[in-house]
Amino acid sequence: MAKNQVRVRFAPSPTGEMHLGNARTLLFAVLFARHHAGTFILRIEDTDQERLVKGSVEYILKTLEWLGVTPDEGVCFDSKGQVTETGDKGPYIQSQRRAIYQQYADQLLAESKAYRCFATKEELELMRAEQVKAKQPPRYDGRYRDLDPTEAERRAAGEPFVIRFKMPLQGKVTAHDLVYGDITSDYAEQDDHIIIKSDGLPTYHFANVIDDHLMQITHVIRGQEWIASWPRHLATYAAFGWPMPEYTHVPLIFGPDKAKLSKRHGAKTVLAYKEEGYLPEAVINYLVFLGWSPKTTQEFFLWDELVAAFDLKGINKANPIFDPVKLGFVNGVYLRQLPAEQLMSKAEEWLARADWFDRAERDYLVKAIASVQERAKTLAELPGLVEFYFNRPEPDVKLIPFKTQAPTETARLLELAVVGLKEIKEWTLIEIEAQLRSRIEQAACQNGELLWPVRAALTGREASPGAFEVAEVLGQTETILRLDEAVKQLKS
RNA sequence: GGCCUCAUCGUCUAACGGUUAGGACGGCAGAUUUUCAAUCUGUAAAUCGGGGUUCGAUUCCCCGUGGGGCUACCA
Repeated sequence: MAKNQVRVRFAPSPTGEMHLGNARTLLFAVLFARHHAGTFILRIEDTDQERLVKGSVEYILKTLEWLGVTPDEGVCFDSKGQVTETGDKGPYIQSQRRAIYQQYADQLLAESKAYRCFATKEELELMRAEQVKAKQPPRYDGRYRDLDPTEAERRAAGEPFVIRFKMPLQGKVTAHDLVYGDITSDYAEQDDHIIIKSDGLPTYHFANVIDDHLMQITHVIRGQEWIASWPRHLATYAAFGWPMPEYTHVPLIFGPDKAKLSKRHGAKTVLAYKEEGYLPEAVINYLVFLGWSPKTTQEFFLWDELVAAFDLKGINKANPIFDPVKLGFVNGVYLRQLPAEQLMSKAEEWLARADWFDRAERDYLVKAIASVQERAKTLAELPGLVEFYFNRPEPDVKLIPFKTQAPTETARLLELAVVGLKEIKEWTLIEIEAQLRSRIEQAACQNGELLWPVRAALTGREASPGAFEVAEVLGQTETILRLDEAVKQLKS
């Protein structure tokens, strides 16, 4: 492996959700790695045992899979779809790295760069309550910072404790962010945060730094919510004397109410969009433009084009708002581009749930889908759009007459249409249209007077593809049969 | 409250300090048309406010305002 190889990780917590915001961060990380022919690593940050949701790792992996992202290293699926790991810097699941964190915490303890704290949660809550009451910012007051280490060690044998990082008491740090530029913070603003919890597991602030270092991460791409705790991470690198990776904080995606996108904005997990019939290419194409711009007017990108075009410099600072309407538009564009055959196989999952699916003949289904293709915004809408091709509609005498047309007049025109359609030798779109148009001429009526009833009788719908097109797909026999039945109903 | 941070049409965004502030979604109007779409054309719509710097600020600086993030033994 080349020395300056780019190594980027995506490090979600297995809390059961993988929403669009996560996916966008993931995309930026993967795109960056691919652009630089680097390594993309998936690490699982499960240090919070309480928030752990069973099956989350599989869920995360399934989301990645749907998006077409395969980790080069770290947690992944094996050929049988079981969760496994690849790479020589593992384990890649933090709960399995306990001993590693402990070792580094011990080092800091020995160097007096960290210390044990015996304050209970209740004690700390009380402390904060008093601070707030006194109009002070709530923060750990360092009450165990100067406890004698031997005394601390003695108490540690019989008492629960946490390990806290000794933040510098004064001084400022300035660090460079590839998106936000230089950010300066004051160490005095930071309290001594916990690095090892009383359950022996590390907090994010500690585990993240240790792992990024050990896994030789070169570029950290993460959500903007981490900027505030960045000084802690910087101080940790400094305490160990480790080189720092490049940092890129990316803006957060907001919901319509301008708050961080979350569950309460609706079904926002990535896989929920899969269920609703969105194509991963469309979701990616939409998502990547949330907070990033290629600086050109190109709007639709193939994955490889995205990889080629992606540049961290194109990332914006402001937080974008998620717009489901535009996502729908993008998905529609992708759907329309697909050959009908492919559209059908992609929609199979939804189609198969329809009551008529088992008796649907393949070629017929393809033609039916082709006729409604440009009307669909999601795959899930497809079965509903083609349903009338398979289930013969009950003639609706309210719907079939054109505007205020009298039913008897409608019946007369439909009969005329049937006469014409029966004469057709070769059932093609051109023949059908020619035949019906000549009947319109014969009846000396407006197009709509004849064509609306035909279409309505054939489809039973307010909205559908055009009369000629529907007739063509239905075939001569079925078309005439449906028209005859409509006539019968109109006359009764 | 404290710290950090952000700010161009309703939304996503573009604009070496010099543009009639551009594009896309959505809106509206029109064309097409048997309906709904799709498509095409046109149109309304923005530099948060106030000070500077400058011959000239969307762009640089300061203040204000507004939004957001963090302020946990969560990430």
